Amino acid sequence: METNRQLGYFLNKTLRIFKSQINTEFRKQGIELTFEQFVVLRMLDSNCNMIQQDLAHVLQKDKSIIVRQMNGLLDEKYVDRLTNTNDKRKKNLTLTSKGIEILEQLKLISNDLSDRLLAGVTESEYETFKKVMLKIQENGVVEE
Amino acid sequence: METNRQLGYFLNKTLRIFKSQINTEFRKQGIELTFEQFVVLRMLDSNCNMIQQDLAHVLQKDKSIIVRQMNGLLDEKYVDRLTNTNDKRKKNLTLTSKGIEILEQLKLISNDLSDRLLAGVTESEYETFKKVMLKIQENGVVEE
DNA sequence: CATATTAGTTGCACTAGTCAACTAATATGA
DNA sequence: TCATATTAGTTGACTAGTGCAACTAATATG
Repeated sequence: METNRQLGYFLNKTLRIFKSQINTEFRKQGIELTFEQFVVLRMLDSNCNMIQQDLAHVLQKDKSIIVRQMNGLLDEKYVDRLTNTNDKRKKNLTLTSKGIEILEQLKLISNDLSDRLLAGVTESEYETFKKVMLKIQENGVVEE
Repeated sequence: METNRQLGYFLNKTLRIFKSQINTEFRKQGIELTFEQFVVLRMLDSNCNMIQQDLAHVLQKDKSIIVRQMNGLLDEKYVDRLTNTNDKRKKNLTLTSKGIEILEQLKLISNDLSDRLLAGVTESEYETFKKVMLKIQENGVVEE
C-alpha cells in the first residue's frame, strides 16, 4: 500500500463537515444537544441497561467524559440513571420517553444529512467504507 | 440505501482512535505538536505561499482557528508568516527548514500508525474508502 | 471618494478530551 | 475473615478545538 495515505487528514475533514452540519441543523430545530450526546442516546436506545463504563468502553472514551455528557442528558430528563440494586457501584442508564421522542427527531436529522452527504455513493461503496472503518477500530484497540 | 447508516458514529469513533494514538506517539517522541498542527504543516508543505484564509477554506475551519494554530507554529519557528507586499492584508505562510525537518518525523509517525490501523485492508478497499470521503466532502460544501 | 469586502486578529463561551486524585462498593485470596 | 485490589463513578485542573461576534487595516468597487 502506498505511503502518505493521509488517513487522518481525510477522516478529520470529513467528520468536521458532518459534525458542523448536524450541529447547525440541531440548532435550527431548537435542539440543545450536541452530536456526541446524540451518539450516546442512540447507544442507550439499542443497548438496554448499559452502565457508564459500558458506554466508555464501546465509545473508547474516558469515563469522566461520559459522566459529563450524561449530566447534561439527565438535567434535560432525556435519560434516567438508577443505581443497580445488585451492585451499588453501577448505575443503569435508560432513555426516558422524552429521550425516545427526541431521539426519533435526531435520527431523522442525521439520516437526512447522511442522505445528502452520501448522494452518489453506491450501497456497495458504502459497505466497503464501513468495513474499512470497522477494521481500523479493530486494529486500534489498545491492549491493556 | 438503508437508513440508520450511522455515518457520523463510525467517522467519530474511527477518528478519535486515530487522533488519540497519533497524539500519544507525538508525546512519546517528545514532539509538542498536535494532530491538527500536523495537518496544517502538511498542507503548507504541499501548497506554496498559502495565506491563512486559504487554509481556512481548504480545511473548512473558521479563520480564527487557523490564527491560533499558526501562532503556536510561529512560536516554535516551524513556520514563517510574511505580509504579502502586493496586498498587505494577506500573510504568506511558508515552512522553515525546522518545519520541514519536523514534518518528516511527523509523517513517519503518521505513516506507521496508518500502516498499523489499515492492516488487512486492501489497496482497492482503501481507494473506495477515500473516494467515499471525498464524495462526502464534495457534497458537504456549503453554498454561500 | 464613500462604501463594501477581505484578511487577519482578539475575546468570549463552550464542548471534548486527558489525567490524576478521590469515594464507595465489591471481589479476591492468604 | 479481613487486608488488599479492583471497579464504577465523580470531581478538578488543564488543554485543544471550535464557533461567533466585534474589531482593525487594507483593498476593491461603483
